[in-house]
Amino acid sequence: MDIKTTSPIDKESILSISKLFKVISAPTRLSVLFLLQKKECSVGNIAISLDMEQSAISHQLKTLKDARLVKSRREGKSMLYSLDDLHVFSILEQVLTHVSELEK
Amino acid sequence: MDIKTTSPIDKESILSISKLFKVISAPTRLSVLFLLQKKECSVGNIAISLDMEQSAISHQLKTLKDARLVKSRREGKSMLYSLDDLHVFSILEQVLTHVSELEK
DNA sequence: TTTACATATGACTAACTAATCATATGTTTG
DNA sequence: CAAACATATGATTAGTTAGTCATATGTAAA
Repeated sequence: MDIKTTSPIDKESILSISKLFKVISAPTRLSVLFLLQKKECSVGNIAISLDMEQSAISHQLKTLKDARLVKSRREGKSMLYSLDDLHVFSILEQVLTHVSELEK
Repeated sequence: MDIKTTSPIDKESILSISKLFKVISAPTRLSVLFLLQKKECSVGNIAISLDMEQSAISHQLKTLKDARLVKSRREGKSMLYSLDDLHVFSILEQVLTHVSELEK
């Protein structure tokens, strides 16, 4: 049996996981996710909370939305964003626990 | 109360999490981790299994080792690598489940 | 101690990414 | 409708990164 055929997981799955981790590995996007954990929030408010430009936040929200990690709804002039994937968030919390234990 | 002070999580933690996710978001490194889940493995064998250059694998193993995700021991001329952080691997498996369910 | 084998390392480069800037699109109010 | 507000988008750019190549280091066998 060729050693190559013993690969424990297919390339597609690797790429899917990679894609997801890449999305949640950017500090700005992580901050947005943790912020949205507390409450639904408008683009402008996220920008203020994170002390970043509106445009930067909007770009990152698009990435998060494409990955189906957040969803949005319009309310008047604002767009309100909220978490759309609680499972991923539970993973985030797990990692947070993991990381904070390593720092001890 | 200033909205900025309500940030749900400190910058340091964000950066730690970000760092960890970055390490496990590269397809090659993910493949290595899944490969090592099965068994301890030499650099050369990993390279063959993943059909990549020895040097590329060695570089990525260094990254994984710096992040304390793998460890190594020498056996004769070979260096044998194995997982050093089973918690992170359980997270990986969780994400794999998540991803494969999304694909349904 | 030469030689071959196994891995690590440093320099380099192509590809990618996050933020910025300018501006367009969409929504409400006067 | 015009003006103000809120968000989205496209182009650009500085910074990062994964892989390659050449070579150095470490180990064992002849």
